[in-house]
Amino acid sequence: MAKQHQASPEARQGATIYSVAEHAGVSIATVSRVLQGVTVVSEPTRQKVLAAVEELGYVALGAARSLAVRHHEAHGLVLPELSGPYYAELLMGFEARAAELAQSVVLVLTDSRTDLAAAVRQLATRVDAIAVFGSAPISADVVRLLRAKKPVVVIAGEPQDGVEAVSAENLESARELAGHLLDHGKRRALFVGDPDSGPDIHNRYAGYVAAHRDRGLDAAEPVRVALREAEGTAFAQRMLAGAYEADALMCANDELALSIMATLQDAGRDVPGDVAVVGWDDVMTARYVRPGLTTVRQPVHELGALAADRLHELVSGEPPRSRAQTLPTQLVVRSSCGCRAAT
Amino acid sequence: MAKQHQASPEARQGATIYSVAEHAGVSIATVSRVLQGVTVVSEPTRQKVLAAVEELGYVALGAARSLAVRHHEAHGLVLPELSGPYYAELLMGFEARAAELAQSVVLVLTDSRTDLAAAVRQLATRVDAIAVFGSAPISADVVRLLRAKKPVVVIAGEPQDGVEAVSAENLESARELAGHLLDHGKRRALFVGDPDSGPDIHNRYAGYVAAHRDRGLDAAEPVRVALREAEGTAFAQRMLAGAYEADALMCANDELALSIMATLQDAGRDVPGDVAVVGWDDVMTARYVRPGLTTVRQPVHELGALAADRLHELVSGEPPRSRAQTLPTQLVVRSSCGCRAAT
DNA sequence: CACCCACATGTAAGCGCTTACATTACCAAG
DNA sequence: CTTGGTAATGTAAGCGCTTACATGTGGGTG
Repeated sequence: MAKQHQASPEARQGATIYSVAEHAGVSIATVSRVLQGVTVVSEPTRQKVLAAVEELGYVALGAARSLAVRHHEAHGLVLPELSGPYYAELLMGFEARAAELAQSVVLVLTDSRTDLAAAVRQLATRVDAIAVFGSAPISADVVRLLRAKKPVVVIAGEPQDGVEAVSAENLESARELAGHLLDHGKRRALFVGDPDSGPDIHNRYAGYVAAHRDRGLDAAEPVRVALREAEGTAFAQRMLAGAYEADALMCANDELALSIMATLQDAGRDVPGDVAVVGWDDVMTARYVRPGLTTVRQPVHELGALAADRLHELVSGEPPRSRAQTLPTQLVVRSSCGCRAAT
Repeated sequence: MAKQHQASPEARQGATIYSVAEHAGVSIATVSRVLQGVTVVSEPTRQKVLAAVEELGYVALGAARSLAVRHHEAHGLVLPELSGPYYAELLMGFEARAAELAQSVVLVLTDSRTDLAAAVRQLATRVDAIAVFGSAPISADVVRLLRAKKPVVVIAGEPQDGVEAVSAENLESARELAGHLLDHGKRRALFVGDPDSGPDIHNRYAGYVAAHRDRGLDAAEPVRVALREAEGTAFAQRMLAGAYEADALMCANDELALSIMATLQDAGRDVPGDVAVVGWDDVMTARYVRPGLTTVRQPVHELGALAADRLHELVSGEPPRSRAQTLPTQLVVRSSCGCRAAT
């Protein structure tokens, strides 16, 4: 076999463990041992090998190692997209933790794909485990992956049979936030956002309903709009045109809240006087607008880290947990709710 | 060799091309051909194979393919971090284009690493080529990678010998923006941000200087602060304390501009009356604050896509371009500069 | 001084794919 | 009925690593 490896070490991508071994006058096993640093190698030999590596500019071929050790040493992460701070922060948390665990991260963004199923299948091919954001439209494929025995964890999604879930708390914080609005005397509070766009939004609406029930009030039906800036603007315009009557808007996320608030203000409405507006996520903009946006901060970074963690443990053979892990969130009161807070 | 592959197909991760072949009653070559879809296979055989794949839940082992075809079919991307829309957008552009080119993307965030050099070396092990953001502190290693013959492109950095560069235009737009400020009659304009934090910032300052020279004015020394929110706040406070006198602030990016503007306004200063503030990047917040922030929009998404593109072509054997490719930027005039624009 | 044991290193068998080349089956032409 | 060509499939040689096992080398012991 060795014959093939005696090709010129100068060739593009040419240095292999064979050329390094030859150059250092040792066997490939020794080179591998030096590079992995797991078995002891005598210091002189070590130095010879390191010198040869340096000299030849040797870069190991990860695929060969993966094949031999039967691990990719990589985690996959499937996210819808990265606009807005939420997913970006999640990714940062995931990447940081994965780095600590010596795992590479392979990223797939679903919004840029035409054939999502193929993309996920392809991803499964090169990672040991996959974290999928809950609202990504791929449940069927996740199941297929499962069958094919790759550990999967769902972030902010519903735990399924054999699929772990990690998420941030939604229901109680939403109940608290909605209660806060009601305690400001608001009686025509509307929930803006589609509860069906994911289990997290679903729970936020559930919290909104619960807060009403707590006070013996009736909760209105949600205004089902997508969680995007443009949709917020459109909704606000419909509201200005008289389509909705409300003295408070509990928006499913900050993006929605901010665009609605801006549109309302531009039309001369007083926020929070005429109508209070609150959001969810605590994006950077939330503290720059006037009035400051009351919202809920999620431990997004930690959520990403947790996902990476769980993936790693599943890969290490730990059994999946049947219950979802939930991280606590935090109500951030500024003044768009009607409070006279500092900001 | 085949002996080893006859292990139970039920085993975790167990299905291999061997078990599929056996199950379908064909050779592994045929399975491979069906899966790659490159050579013709008779329809009945094809169906048998596909059925076996489905039945066994076969997921190919990417590493084995990579080893055989001698390509990782993956691009690496090295970014500082992802807070703020800039890097996130860049990443989205990169990922989208990479997806079109059927390349996976492996992400490395430098801010989360303690040993960057190791991280990059490790990355080189599993991708065909690497795009590095210019300000990432790794020039020495990039060079080493080069020696090891992995194509590298630098994003928003200086082109080096054998390393391609792609970036957005900075100098001319900065000259235009600074000129705009001066044409508003501002005569004590300060550049806030450290020109040494990267070639792009360097060029923005150069444009600022050029605009002054164009009008026969003297440009002030830059106020060297890092491009982060906290630094902006700190600077604004020093300014309020009288450490600086200025009627216009040209900030190196929006994050800086926004935090400065907010701090100044909270202290009762009129923007742009007392002092005009402009930024760079056109982040989402820029259009929500009042006055709307005048800034410069970069084609960040396209920049990411371009990097992915170039990487792919370099991998395909195209020779590196010696000149950097530069994408045009666009001045976005709102009202923080002194204009009475709509927003 | 023979013997046993660490210790350092080498040998070689895979890991699961792709693909060049060989083989087979079948049919048309001579 | 041979011959040659083509289409479909099989055979087997790698791809570059890791690692179990084998081998060699020097001391301590008894």
